[in-house]
Amino acid sequence: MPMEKTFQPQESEARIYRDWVEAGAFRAGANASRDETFTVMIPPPNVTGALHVGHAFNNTLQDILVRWHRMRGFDTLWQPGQDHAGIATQLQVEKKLMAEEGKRRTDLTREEFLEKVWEWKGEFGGTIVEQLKRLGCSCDWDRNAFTMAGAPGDRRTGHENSANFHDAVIKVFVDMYDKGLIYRGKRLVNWDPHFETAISDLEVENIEIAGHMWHFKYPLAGGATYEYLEKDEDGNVTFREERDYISIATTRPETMLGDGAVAVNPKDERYAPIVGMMCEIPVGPKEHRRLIPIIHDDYPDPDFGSGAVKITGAHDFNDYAVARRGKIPCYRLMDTRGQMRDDGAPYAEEAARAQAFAKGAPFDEEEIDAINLVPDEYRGLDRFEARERVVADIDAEGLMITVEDKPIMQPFGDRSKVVIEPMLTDQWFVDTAKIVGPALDAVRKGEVTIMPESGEKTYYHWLENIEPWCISRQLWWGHQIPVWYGFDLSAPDFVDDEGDGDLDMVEMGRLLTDGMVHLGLVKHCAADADAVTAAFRKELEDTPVPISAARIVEVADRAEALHVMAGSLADYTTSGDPTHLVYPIWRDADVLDTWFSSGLWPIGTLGWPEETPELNKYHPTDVLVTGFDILFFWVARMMMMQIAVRGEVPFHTVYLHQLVRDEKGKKMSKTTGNVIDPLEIVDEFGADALRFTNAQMAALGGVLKLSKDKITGYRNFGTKLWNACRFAEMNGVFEARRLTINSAADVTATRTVNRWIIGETARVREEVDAALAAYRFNDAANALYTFVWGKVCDWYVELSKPLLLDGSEVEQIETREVMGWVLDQCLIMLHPIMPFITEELWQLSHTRDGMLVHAAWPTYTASDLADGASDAEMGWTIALIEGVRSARSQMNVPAGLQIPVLKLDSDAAAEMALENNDSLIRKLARIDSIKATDVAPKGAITVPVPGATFCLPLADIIDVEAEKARLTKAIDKLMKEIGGLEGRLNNPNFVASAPDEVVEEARGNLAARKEEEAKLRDGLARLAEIG
RNA sequence: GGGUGAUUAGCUCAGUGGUAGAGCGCUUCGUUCACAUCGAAGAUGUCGGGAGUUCAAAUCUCUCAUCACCCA
Repeated sequence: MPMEKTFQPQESEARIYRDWVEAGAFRAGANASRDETFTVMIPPPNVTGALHVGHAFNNTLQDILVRWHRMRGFDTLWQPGQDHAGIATQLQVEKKLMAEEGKRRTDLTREEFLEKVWEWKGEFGGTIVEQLKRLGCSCDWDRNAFTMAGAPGDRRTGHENSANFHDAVIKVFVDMYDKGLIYRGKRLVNWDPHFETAISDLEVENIEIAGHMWHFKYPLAGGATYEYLEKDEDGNVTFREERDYISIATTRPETMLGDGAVAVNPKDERYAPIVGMMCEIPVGPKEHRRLIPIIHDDYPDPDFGSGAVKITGAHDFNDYAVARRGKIPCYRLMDTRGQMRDDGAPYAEEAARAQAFAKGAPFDEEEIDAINLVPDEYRGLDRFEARERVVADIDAEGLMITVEDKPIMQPFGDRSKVVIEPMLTDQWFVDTAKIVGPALDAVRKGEVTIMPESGEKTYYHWLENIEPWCISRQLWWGHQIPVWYGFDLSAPDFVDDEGDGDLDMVEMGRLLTDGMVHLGLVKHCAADADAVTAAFRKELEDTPVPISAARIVEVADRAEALHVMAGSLADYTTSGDPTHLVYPIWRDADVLDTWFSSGLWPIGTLGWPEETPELNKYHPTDVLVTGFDILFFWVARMMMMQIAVRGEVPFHTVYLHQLVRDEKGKKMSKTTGNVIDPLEIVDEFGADALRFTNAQMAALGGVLKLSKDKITGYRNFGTKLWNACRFAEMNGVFEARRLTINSAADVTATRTVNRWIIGETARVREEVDAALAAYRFNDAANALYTFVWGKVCDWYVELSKPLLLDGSEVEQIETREVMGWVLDQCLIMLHPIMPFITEELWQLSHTRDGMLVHAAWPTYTASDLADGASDAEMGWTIALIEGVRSARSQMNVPAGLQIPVLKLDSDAAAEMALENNDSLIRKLARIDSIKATDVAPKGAITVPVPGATFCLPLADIIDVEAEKARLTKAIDKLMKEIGGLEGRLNNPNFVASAPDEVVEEARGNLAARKEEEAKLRDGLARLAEIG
């Protein structure tokens, strides 16, 4: 059955992909013929995700590498999987719950909600997997992994064979906790008031919005005054004023309530007189105004605003750093929803406590955090409403200096779209400073290469200034932190008066009445409830009888624990039965940041902590292909964690790429409406066109701009290849014997054109391998494009026509065989980039033993297969054909007209080339005869080639002036080149200093240009004869 | 403000010291039996400006300008 005119991706791709999967073509180790492994870990897409152009790009590159290595016989694994995307998934399920049942998450128990999440995962979590398959990704899908695999409630749908990630994550947490690498602490984090959780920097988008900068007066305490001076560069006083205040600028006036100090730069002379004095926060009840110190710190920029900065350590990252340096208390003003706090004692009382600290009373973090400095009238207000009230109140009092309209950068939650609040909260942290060293060294020593190189600089810069990593999230969906809390019964409130190791009823009673609510906490970290119970049991051994024998029970939270313990103690005081005593413990409610689990991706997917055969075989992996934007969030963390946990780097190469943008270089976004859906592209143009475009864009470090024009172009390239095969089919190539050509001895072809294309194929093989080995996907794609279209389709197919159609039987057989071989090589080398069309052509074009996906990648070299004489002869032949075509076209010789050609002179090589390729030249240049002559006819068109001169005797139909102009133009161009070459060669320094081959090349070029110039001048002279 | 990178044909971009390239677009011609998702031919450049190193600079150094991204 004759081939269709074009490849039909819509009807073929699904079938071809199914065949690959059914044959197990993508399984780890499939087609392996050597011991070396090649492993790629997919950057796990979000389980809620849908394929976007970035995924398509990223996975195309991985698939190219994987398919290339698999064809070369490496033991290859491309490990797929998804991450559980805590906040995104929880949001999806919450939306669904609201839409379908009208319920909020909190209307359900945590267990009930998680059941809904697992249900959702089973139903929708496979979306992106199916989309990656449409792209042709050759992942080992049987191994599909999931970062929540093995967690409570896992139904194992979509990740049936995934390693137990939950166990791995918990084990790492416990190990790191035991090693002191993880701690709980109060630090400033990005807080999302909508989701009421900490979020990572990655989930924050800084957007410039129209804002305001308010300038307020903070009056000096006790009505003190000072002389405020401003000076110019020369020290001349330009402004002088007696002031009883310091001017403070802020974009967020509501945070003033939590100010702990005012800071000025030590170099700022204007405020030197008042440093050490106190000033008043101009808001809140007049009689309870708080006073805060004016301090020195390097942070304030004297040239920005007034030069004085209010320090609100609990609500600003810069202020927090200043507060830590200056031991300034950080007062938290808001609750988890971003509303002004409504807890604690009345303002007057709280302000008084704070005032004591400002005057130097000792304090600890917990005490400070308990203080609510929001004045009574602002309590419970939304933060933005509070801002308006604060501004209005200060203005009313006459303490507002001015307000300017100003664009300000504001952080927004990428999913919640609400303003992110820096918030001082209790969170879990990885002490990154302790594990960052080896991750830095691995790159410094070259054990891990980051491409492009600029990525290494960024990596160093970030890791050398690394901050503690906040790993807790206040969510339900995720790995729950394996830490349990209990009351600290060794605390001072819980004393045994007699010291007899026994609690009497009086002591018990005291505990019940006032001791318990103030009890501190102890905590233990362990992989499971049994281990943690044992840890608490050990702790209880030191407490007085009968508490030391209490039964340990797990409860939901601290409140329930209080209740249970109080009940148990009350029971004991009446019954005196010690067996009724219980010691409640409760688990930390937070879950781990999704990145904590994806940080274990390389070993977790391979079965760690078990020493599986896969782990030993495929780890460390080879290449990580990922976006620049997650170098810190993921790559660096994988480095730190794999090294910390297993003592191995996770990969030897990191290939970083940019964001895929639209054709104008803009980020794609739904609001801009410039989003290109890769699946629509696949539907319209086929996966291969998108993949080739991706490869062609992938210059190292390059900006990625995707346009439909480009994709169309590469779809056309596929069609071109298709039609070259169709031509082959029509000429008996499909039925011809398939050659095996690996070495010079295998080249039995005798015709120049066949010998030439074999050498060209070897050249491009080397080029493609070198490009892919250097991760220069664009070079590989361009080399193949130029070869397949420019050499094979434009020249070889055309040049083969005279042989296939009119040649001798020997010539026909030889040409069919060589063409079959060349096309096979094209299919093999294009397969990693364009797997579908090449596999289809592979199956159509010959009876094969196996599929192309497992075909052997060639290893021949140009030095094996190329033949210098054939190359030279074909080069000459092509030059002649082009020369004649160009002359014809420029002289407006009708395209269909067969014309005679005269040979004026020729050397031996040219003579032989002409003889060997006579029929090809005549066909392709539309020549009816080539005859030798001594004297050119007047007015003939001159066509110079190396070693020979031809002319077209067309005096009757050409425009003499046009031919003169053509020759003159060509001569001018040559003269320019000759001038440059002579200039260099006449410079003794050039000849002396430049490498010999460069000098030789220049000499050769000069000779060739001069020869051509002479021929053109002869032609011009002949024209002059006829005027 | 700090960092990183970019500036090459009308457009999008390759090009790590040795004669400036590709694709798209444009102009002219062409439906000869693989392909009009095609073929043939052609036009288009002070390689952002300036200075330096070198026999030789788009490429290395410095500087200025403009732009982009990341971090504050």
